[in-house]
Order: sequence, then C-alpha cells, then structure tokens
Amino acid sequence: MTSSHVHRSLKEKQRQEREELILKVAQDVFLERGYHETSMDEIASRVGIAKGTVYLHFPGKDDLVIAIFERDMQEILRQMDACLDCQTSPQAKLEALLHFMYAGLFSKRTQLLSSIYHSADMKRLFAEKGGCLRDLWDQVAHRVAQLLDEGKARGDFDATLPTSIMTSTFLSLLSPKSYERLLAEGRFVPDDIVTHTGKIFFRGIQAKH
Amino acid sequence: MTSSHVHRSLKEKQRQEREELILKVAQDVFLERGYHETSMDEIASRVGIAKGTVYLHFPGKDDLVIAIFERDMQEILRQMDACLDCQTSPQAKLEALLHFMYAGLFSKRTQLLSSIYHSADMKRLFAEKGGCLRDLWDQVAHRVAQLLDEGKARGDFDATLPTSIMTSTFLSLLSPKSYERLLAEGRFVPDDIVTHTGKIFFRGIQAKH
Amino acid sequence: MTSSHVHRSLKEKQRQEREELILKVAQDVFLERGYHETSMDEIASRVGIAKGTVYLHFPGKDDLVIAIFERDMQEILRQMDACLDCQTSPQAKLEALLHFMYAGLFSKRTQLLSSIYHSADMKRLFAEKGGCLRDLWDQVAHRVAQLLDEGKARGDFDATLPTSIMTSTFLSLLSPKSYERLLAEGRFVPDDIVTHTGKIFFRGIQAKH
Amino acid sequence: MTSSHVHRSLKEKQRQEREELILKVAQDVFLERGYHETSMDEIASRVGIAKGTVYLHFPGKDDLVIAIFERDMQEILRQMDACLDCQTSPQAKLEALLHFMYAGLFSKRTQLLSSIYHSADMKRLFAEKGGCLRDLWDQVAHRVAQLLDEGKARGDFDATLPTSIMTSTFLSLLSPKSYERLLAEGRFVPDDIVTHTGKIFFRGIQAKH
DNA sequence: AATGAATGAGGTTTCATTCAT
DNA sequence: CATGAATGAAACCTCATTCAT
Repeated sequence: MTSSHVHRSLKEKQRQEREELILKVAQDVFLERGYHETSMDEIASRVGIAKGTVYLHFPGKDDLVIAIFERDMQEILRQMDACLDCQTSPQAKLEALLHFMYAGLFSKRTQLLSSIYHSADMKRLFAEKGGCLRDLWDQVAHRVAQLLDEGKARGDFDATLPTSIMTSTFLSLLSPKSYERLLAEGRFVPDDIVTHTGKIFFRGIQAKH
Repeated sequence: MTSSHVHRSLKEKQRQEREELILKVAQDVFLERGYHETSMDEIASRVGIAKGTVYLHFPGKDDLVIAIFERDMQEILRQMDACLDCQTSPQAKLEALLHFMYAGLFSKRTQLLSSIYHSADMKRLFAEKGGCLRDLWDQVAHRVAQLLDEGKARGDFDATLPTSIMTSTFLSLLSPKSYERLLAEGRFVPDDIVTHTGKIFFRGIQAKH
Repeated sequence: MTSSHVHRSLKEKQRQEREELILKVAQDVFLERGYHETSMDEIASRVGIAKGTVYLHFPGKDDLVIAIFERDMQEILRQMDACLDCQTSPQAKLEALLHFMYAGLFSKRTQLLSSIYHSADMKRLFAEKGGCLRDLWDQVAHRVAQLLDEGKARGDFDATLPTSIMTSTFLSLLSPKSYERLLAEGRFVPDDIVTHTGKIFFRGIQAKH
Repeated sequence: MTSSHVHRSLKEKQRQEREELILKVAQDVFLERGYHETSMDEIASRVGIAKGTVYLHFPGKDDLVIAIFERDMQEILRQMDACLDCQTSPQAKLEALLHFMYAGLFSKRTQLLSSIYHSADMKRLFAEKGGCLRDLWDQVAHRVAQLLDEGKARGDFDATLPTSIMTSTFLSLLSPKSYERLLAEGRFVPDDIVTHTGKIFFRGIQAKH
C-alpha cells in the first residue's frame, strides 16, 4: 500500500519534473527563435525526448505556449507579492518590482510577457485559448495600479495623472528588449539601467510640492 | 525615341506605384495577422495582382518585410526632420516627435517599428538580411540623443542621467501596444495618452533647480 | 479577345482533365487499398503530380472521396436513365439495370457504391460531409422502387411484398464483392452470374397466378 | 503441487476470460468506428486494462481483428450446426439460418462477416494474415451449398441453377447494412425483413412444377 | 504479469517559391 | 511582363508498438 503510494508519487514527481523541463526548454527556444520558427521537433530534441512525448504533456503547440505563459505569470505574481512584502512605501515597492523583473532569471519571463503585447499572432492565440491569462495579467496590472493609488493618497505621486496611464507607462518599462542594446554595448549592467529608468519614471510622477 | 522614353517612364511609374501599393497592403496585413500568419497569397490577392507578380518586385517574403521596414524608417526620418524644424526648444521638439509618432497614419508605422524590438523572429530576420535597417534606426536614435544632449547643454534636462538610457526610455514610449487597451476601453484618445506619458517623461528628466 | 477566351477555355479544359484524372486514379487506389491505407502521396505519385497539386483540386482527403462518390453516382444516374429508355417492361428495365451495373467500367463504380453501405468509417464521412450524396442515392433507390411499383400495377410482381423490401433486396444484389470469388474461380463470366441472380430475384417477386 | 496446479488453472481461466472480454469489446468498437478509426488505447480503456496488456494477448492490431473474425466464424459454425439440427427440410434449415443470422446477438457478427467482403483493407489483411479464416468461411459456404444440393435432390429447388451462384446469392442476403435504413425508418422489425427477403429467395430458387 | 510512458514512423496539410505559358 | 498552376520541403499531430518498472 505504502510502497504503491510512494511509487505513484515518485512517478508523478518524475512526470512533473519532465513537464517542468519541457516548459523551461520550450520557453528558451520560443524566446530564441519565436513561436513559428520553433518546431515541436526542436523542442523535443533539445529536451532529449521524442516528439510524441511532448504531446503526452501538452495537447498541442498552442497549449504549450499558453502553459508557459500561465506558469510564468503565476510565478511572477507569487514573487511580486513576496517582493512587495519587504518594502514600505509604494515607491519603494514599485522600485523593487522593477528591479525584480529585470533580475537574472526573471528577465526571460519578463521578455515573454512583453512579447504578449507585441506580436500579432500571440495576441490572436490568447484571444482564442488564453482566457485564464487575461485574468492573471489583470492581477499584475491591478497590483501596480493599487500601489500607484496608494502613493497618490499619501501625497507621493501626482494625483492629477490618470492611474491607468501611469500603470501603462510603468508596465511599458517592463520591455527589456529596449535595453538589450544598451546591455549589448556593455556600458551598463541591468541594475544601472533599471535604476536610471526608475528614477525618470518616479520623478515623472512625483507630486508637485 | 521620345515616345519610347515616355513609354518607359510611364511603365516605370506604374511599376513604382504598384510597388508602393504592395508595401502598403503588406504592411497592413502583417500588422493584422503577423508575419507568419500572413501568406503571400493573401497579400497578392488583397493588392489585386497575381502571387508571382509580388516576386517581380521583391525576391522573397523576407525581403518584402525588410523593404516595408526600410520604407517606414525612411519616411519616419523624413517626417521627423520636417517636424523638428517647426519647433524651437529640444523638449518641444521631442514632444512634437511623440505626438507625431502616434498621429493617424504613423501609428501603424510605429507599431511596426516596435515589433522590431519585440519579436524574436523579426530580430533574426534583421540580423540576417537587414543591414541597412540598423543604420536607419541608429539615425533615429541619434536624432533623439542629440536633442537630449542639446537639452542638457541648455540646462533643461538632468545632465546626470546617461543620454543613452534617456534615449532608450524615450523610445520605449513608442510602443503603442501598451496603450491599446487604454484606447480600447474608450476612456482616452491617443493625444491624451501621449500628453500624459510625455509629461511623465519630461518631468522625469527635468534638470533639478 | 477570342484568343484570350480560347486560352482560358483551354486552361480550364486542362484543369478539368487533370481533375478527372485525379478522380479516376484515386478511385482505383481507394478500391485497391481502402481509404485509410491510401496516402495522398500515393495518389499524387500515381497521377504523376506533386502532393500539393492534389490539394489545388480538392481541399482535403475527405473531399476527394466525396467527390469520387458524387461523380460516380451522377454518372450512374445518367447511365441508368439512358439504359431505362431502351427497355419496355419494368422487369426488362431492372434486368438491364443489373447487367449494366456489372458491365465493364461500372463494376468499379458499383463496388464503391457498395462500400458506402459497408464500412463504418465511410458512413461517418458521409454523415458529416456528404449531404448531397444522400440525395443522389435516394434517387437511385427511387427509380428502382418506381419500376417495382409499376410492375406491381401491371400485375407482373407480387403486390403483397413491400416495395421497400424488394428495393433493398434488389440493391443488395448490386454488391459485386459477393461474386468476386465466383469470378476468381473462373467458372463464370459476369453476365452468367447476373443472369442467374436476376432469375432468382425475378422469380422470387413474380406475382402468383 | 495440487494447489499450484489449481492456481495455474485459475490464472489460466482468468486469462481466457479476459481474452474473451477483449475480443468482445474490440468487436463492438470496430463495428462502431471501423478498423482504422479505432485505437488500441480505446479498446484497452473500454476493457478497463492497460494498452500493454492487450499486447500480451494479441501480438498486434491485425491479429486482434483476425482473432475476432476467427472466433465469430467458429461460433457461427457451432450455432449453425445446432440450428440445422432442429429442422427437417433443407428450406426450413436455410430459413432458420437466415433468421438466426439476424437474431439479436448475431447481427453484430453477421455485420462483421459482411465487412470482410466489402472493405478493401480487410481483404488485404486476410490475404496476408488470415489463412485460417478462409477455411472457416469455406465451411460456412459448404454447409449452405450442401443444403441447396440436398434441396435440389429432393426436387424442392431448381436444379438448373448452379449451386455456387445460389450459395452466393443466399450469402449476399447476409448483408445487414442493406436493411439498416429499413430498420431505421422504423416501419419493419428485423424478422419482417428476413421473412420477406427469404420468401423472395426461396420462391426464386423453387423448382418449377 | 501488468502497466503506461516513451517512441518515431507515417500521414495530412500548408505555403514560399518557381516557371512555363 | 504578368500570371497562377505546380512543386515539395517542412510542420503538426496520431497511434501501433516496445520496454523498463
């Protein structure tokens, strides 16, 4: 009984690990090559499994991408909350958020998020299959909007600016592609860029005294 | 002789007009459907010509996209210069630039530009085939950077911020996708958004007094 | 103008001939191998064209089979009518029908018709895509039923037998598969078989005197 | 020792029961969906066992179908003989046969038998793997032929008709598909149809007096 | 013995590109 | 020139079969 249970749980664990691996690899390949330039064959062979095996985990290519986005968004939300707990003022929280989104592992996730908003075919895909993603993204945007409103209430941020536009502007800073060249040129490290960009944004929304 | 020459030139004019039309239509379709979801068939049939005819103007699908980007960038440069002439202060010029990039016809071009920076497959395409585009984009960035430096020299902009980062931030504002939802919700018109966003940016880079 | 028209019509003619050829070849292959054992590759290569070309004529494998059935049924109806004109009594007409259905070229078509009624997957296909086929087959059955009723009215056929059952029995004679072995053994030619089978049927439905 | 033997025999019995169950279920699914539309997965899951287990009983999908046909034919032969014992005249025996073949449980088997004769891929399968089936079917045909000859000898049936053709015609009546529509329309019950069809056949082969 | 995850050959379909007319 | 039929490489996906557990 116990052995059987352990056995089950082991198999299940292996299954989940494999699924996780597929998601990870697929994310990389999609980022490198783009959705259409990536074949299921390539994903499978990079994972080191057969094409058919991928289909045991995800019913189709579409669903694989959706799953990647979903996992990423959930992780981002989770980490966002964790990171918001450690700070006090709304501005400090938003700054922490910015830094976190660009930090090591998350730059990939942030890039994917940004691609949602920028490629016509992905948008289509989400319109058709990604109902749940809309909610998750709304939660991200909602958290940001809340912090901005909180800052306004405290008199930190300019209350005459519409929160929705501030939110959009803040989120548009989460498009790491714009900074890739800066990084590529090697004159800055990510933290520099985020710090400066953040400074521009927060000065920009500061309440006039 | 003369008649033949006129004939030639007429033909040539028609040819150019058609090429222009193909570029225009293709741009629309690419924006609607995305690169991979758009077939040469669809472009040809929307233009009202045969598929083969498209290949008389552009050697391949890749080159067609490159040509679109090239044309757009050149047009943007041209209009940018025109629009910069009408203003006096660097900030006024940059504001005019922002408004212009979102104005009617240019929103499409701006969207395409933004997609350069955000989709993995386009980037690859440009890396392989789009040598000339790099130069054009550098010119755009250069104009912005010049204005920012000019502003710094006049004491308008904060000289402690690295110009390259300011430039990047400014250009990242040219990602209309971020605002699509704001527009879709119907609470703002493009000009509102640009005005507010610009306000944030320019306050953000203002020199401290 | 005329030349263009002729040109058009020539192209169109070639197109139709090619389509006809595909239908013919596909019918043969489907008969030999069955629907699922036949690949589009095989059809194309037997016709001597590329796989993609088949798809210029038929949107999918399904539609190809449907088209074959439709063409066959229409041809059968046409020939049936022709063959019914040459005879006088209902029985003579039905006998002519039987012979005609087994005659040279039609044995193939008859075999296909029969396969409609006997394979589970074909039935499914027709249920989904073959609306028009149902009508055509009904016309065939209707013609037979009419002849049987006519014969009853003349006092030739037994009026106590339900026409629908007589029709079914008659049509079940159109299943050449049952006779293949007889033919294969070489002791009979098709006409013998049809003659004897017909004799059994017509005696069977004869009015009692 | 004895216990081990009993154990063995118990296991063996369970094994046979499961094999029987697989055959039964597979038959149903093949009839519903057709050979190619049926996956080994579906069969296994309907039986309630793992896919691999099916392969412990049958080396492949082909062999499973062959086994079904073999079992069905053997059962038909067994039941045929039983049913022939209860009747006296050849005609009564053949009539009993007809009714029996359409009776409740046997309609399925009859349908499968009929599909042997009507689908190209099944024929191929039997040509390659189904040596034994040929013999069994010959036995069925032989029994019918014997009865017909017996009837001829008694002066019941028309001796001028070739027995082989009479046999073929009789067996072609065993194609329940032809009657499905009659049944579907709801105007007849199976027994009506068989009775009328049989009447046509037996009148058709009756000796002239 | 039983399982079911893994495999990979094979099938259908799409579409950028070519080329004879 | 312009056309659009033809091509065939390449993608997605299924499923019979195997094999480690």
